[in-house]
Amino acid sequence: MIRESTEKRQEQIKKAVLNLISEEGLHNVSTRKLAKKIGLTEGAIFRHFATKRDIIKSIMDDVADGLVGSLRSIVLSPAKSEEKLFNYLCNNVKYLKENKGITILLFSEATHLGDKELKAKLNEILDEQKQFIIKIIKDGIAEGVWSKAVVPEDFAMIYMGIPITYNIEMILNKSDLNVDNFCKRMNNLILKALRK
Amino acid sequence: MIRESTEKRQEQIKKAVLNLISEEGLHNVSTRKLAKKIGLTEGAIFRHFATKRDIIKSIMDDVADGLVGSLRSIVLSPAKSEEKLFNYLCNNVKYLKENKGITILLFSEATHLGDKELKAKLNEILDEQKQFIIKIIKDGIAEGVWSKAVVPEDFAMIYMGIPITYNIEMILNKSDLNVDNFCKRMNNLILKALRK
DNA sequence: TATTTTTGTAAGTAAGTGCTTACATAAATA
DNA sequence: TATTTATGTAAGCACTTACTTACAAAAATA
Repeated sequence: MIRESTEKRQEQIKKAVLNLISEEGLHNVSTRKLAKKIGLTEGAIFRHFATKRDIIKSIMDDVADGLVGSLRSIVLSPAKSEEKLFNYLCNNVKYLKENKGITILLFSEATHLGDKELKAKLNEILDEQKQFIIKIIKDGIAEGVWSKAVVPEDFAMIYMGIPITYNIEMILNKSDLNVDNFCKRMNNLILKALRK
Repeated sequence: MIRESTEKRQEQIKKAVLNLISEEGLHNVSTRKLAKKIGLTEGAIFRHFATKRDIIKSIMDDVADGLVGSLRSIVLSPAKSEEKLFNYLCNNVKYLKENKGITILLFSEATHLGDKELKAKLNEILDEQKQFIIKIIKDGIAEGVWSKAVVPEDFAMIYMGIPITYNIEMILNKSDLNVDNFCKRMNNLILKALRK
């Protein structure tokens, strides 16, 4: 009977959620299977999280801190606009690759429309990302790098779809797409839409 | 006690699945709630479909016939490449708008990785769509309308993300995006990436 | 009209769900 | 060392799940 701190167990539990999703699908994420995967009893799970929903919420908070945080630092970096746009995409895609289960989890929970708090949290995460992209584009246009005819909001929408598309390809594991190669190709194409 | 044909009941059941998803979320789609929604008992549901999985599969078949079929006819139409591309996008987006629950259902079921048949079916649907787009682009390049520098496969990937992005915006009902307006804006932007 | 077929109900099943309770014991603290 | 606190277990709670069974009755067919 090995005992660990609540902090450590919480990390284990959240990791197990994402692993279970990407390995066996969302419908296999039950507190029972979660406990088994870690090597604990169900009671122990509820020692470290009050409810299952709290586990999901905590994972969402991690995304907001981890992914959104690193994207923010890219936006605020002193790099050129073109470079920022590329780094942003790569960073986003890499995060989704390293945290396979996250997309499914986020959108599935969002469709539990009853839970307005989780839905608001997801909205916040997506909206912040969109605003980052809009800022990069606006800066680029102001610097004279990109065409004034581009509507930053529209571009942001298309851009946001790229990591999601990548994720879908991954889920259906058609091919284990190389991240760097994927980013380069997508970036190369999308840059053309910004040309003067 | 009103009696209806199996055909009619099957349609009702499938419609109820999509309605339940878009109104109350995927986790509310149980055979019990399905029956209640239609005004039947659970036993009656299983009179018309052998298993719940069969309901999902039948919906997927409908998508393959309905959406993919109409997209095919656009690709094979005698219109100009630019026009085809626009019609394709609009058609796709409209279908998702009119069948709100479908995206969630498809991808959620795809994550039930155990079910290889359903996963294969989804793969087939997505792959066929992608091939359609690739064909439109290749034709356009061959006709000399678009740049030879464009990689059709890469363009198809970005393009496929647009309807999905639209759907996500809808699910999170940020705003009830006008379809025609949305299509025009997205098409306008994406066309720039194809310019010579 | 008599019989068969189709569509329905009511009441169950076993298995799974999130979560709780009563109790044990390792580790930290006094 | 004695006591408290944190982390664990085993068993069971009420409820939901997909699905079944035994039976009724409407509709189609003979």
